[in-house]
Amino acid sequence: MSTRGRQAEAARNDLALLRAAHEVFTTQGFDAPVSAIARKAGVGMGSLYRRYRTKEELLQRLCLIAMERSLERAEAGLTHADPWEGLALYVRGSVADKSGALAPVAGTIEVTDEMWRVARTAGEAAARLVARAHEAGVLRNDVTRLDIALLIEQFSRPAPGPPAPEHDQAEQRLLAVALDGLRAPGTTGLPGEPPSPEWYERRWGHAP
Amino acid sequence: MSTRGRQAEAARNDLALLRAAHEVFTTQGFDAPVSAIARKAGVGMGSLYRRYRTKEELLQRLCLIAMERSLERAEAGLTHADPWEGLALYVRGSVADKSGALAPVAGTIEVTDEMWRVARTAGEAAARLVARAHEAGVLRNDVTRLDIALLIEQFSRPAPGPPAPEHDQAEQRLLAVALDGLRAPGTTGLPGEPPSPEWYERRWGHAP
DNA sequence: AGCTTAACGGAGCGCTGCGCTCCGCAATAT
DNA sequence: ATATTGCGGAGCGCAGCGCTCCGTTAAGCT
Repeated sequence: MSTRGRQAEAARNDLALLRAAHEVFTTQGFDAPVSAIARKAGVGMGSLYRRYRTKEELLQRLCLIAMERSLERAEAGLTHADPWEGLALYVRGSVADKSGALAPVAGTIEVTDEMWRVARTAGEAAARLVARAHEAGVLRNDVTRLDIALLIEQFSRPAPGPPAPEHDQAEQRLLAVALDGLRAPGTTGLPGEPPSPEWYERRWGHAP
Repeated sequence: MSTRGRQAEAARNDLALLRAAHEVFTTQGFDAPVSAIARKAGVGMGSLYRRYRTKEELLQRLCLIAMERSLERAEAGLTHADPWEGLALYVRGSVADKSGALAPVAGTIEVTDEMWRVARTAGEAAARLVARAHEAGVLRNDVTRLDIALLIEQFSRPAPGPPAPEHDQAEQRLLAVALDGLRAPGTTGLPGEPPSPEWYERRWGHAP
């Protein structure tokens, strides 16, 4: 052991569990068995269920962390001097840590007040990032912040079949294509109406 | 009844079953219950299992039909005078009938010889479509036919949550963005290596 | 009209695989 | 030496699946 004591082990277990849960849920989907998380974390079922009384509680904690990380990414993007690079970094980063993969949990788990708060804050930061790109004229103007959010979600979806490095590589190429498509002047216009905020939020369960 | 006789009903049932199976599998995934298909088709379990001895057999039939349709779409695209419009029509059409949604069946069902044959033919037609666009200079040259195939697959993935028309609309906007990205000169170059044919085919099970 | 027969719908069987509990054991603290 | 804490994992109860089987219905035949 790197550090002595049971408390230290407990702390390490907790981190390993969150890491494992993130990987398992984002690669296998939400109905992945809890035992798979325990196994990947190198931890027994007993230890898992002592920290999280239920699978839902674990998912809620995981969602919250993912949202906080997304918020950090958006703020980091705003820090960047170049509005386009700031946005691109945010999108690529969000896809890299599969931010959107936990969104379809909608209706499956109860959304806590804290989750709503962080989601709201993260959404606003992303909106500022998108607005800045729009004002700088580096992002096609017929695209909204929800289009960006759905793009991230789309590229965060768990891959079918066994995990393969080739898949991630292929996905990054497609993401690069999509990002190039976002830069285009876009005078052609996108089809249909932009996604409505009401629909977007309703997918997560009912408003607070 | 529109036509009399048991044979007529059987034929109608067969069509309804295939339609229902396509919709259920593409929107819910492959482990959707067989009973959901029977219900959507307005048919009892008995009738379903008289035509298809097993769920796998139904899936095989469905895959084959999807591949044949994809082949038709590719040939229709080649017929089109404008190389770009031909390709775009193929991509949009394939996404519309969720051609790629059945690909992740890989490893789940046994791939028949006939399926391999049709898949090969459809792949070749798509390759011609892509090559023509490349030669005409309307498709960025750092993109391969497998990138296109994976793009279609990506946009064919079943949507999370309950089916909503808004989702399809939002997806079409993202697809339009991606298509614009495909037209760009692309001198920037895509990241990583293009997907290898070996990996792509291996996902379907072992070669014939 | 009566009889035969084929196709129908759907209840339910057997089983797999899940979330979660419980308990014997090992490692620490006193 | 004893008490206590946290550990791993076997197994319980159950939900939901693929598939079968059978009573019922209705078309075809004479």
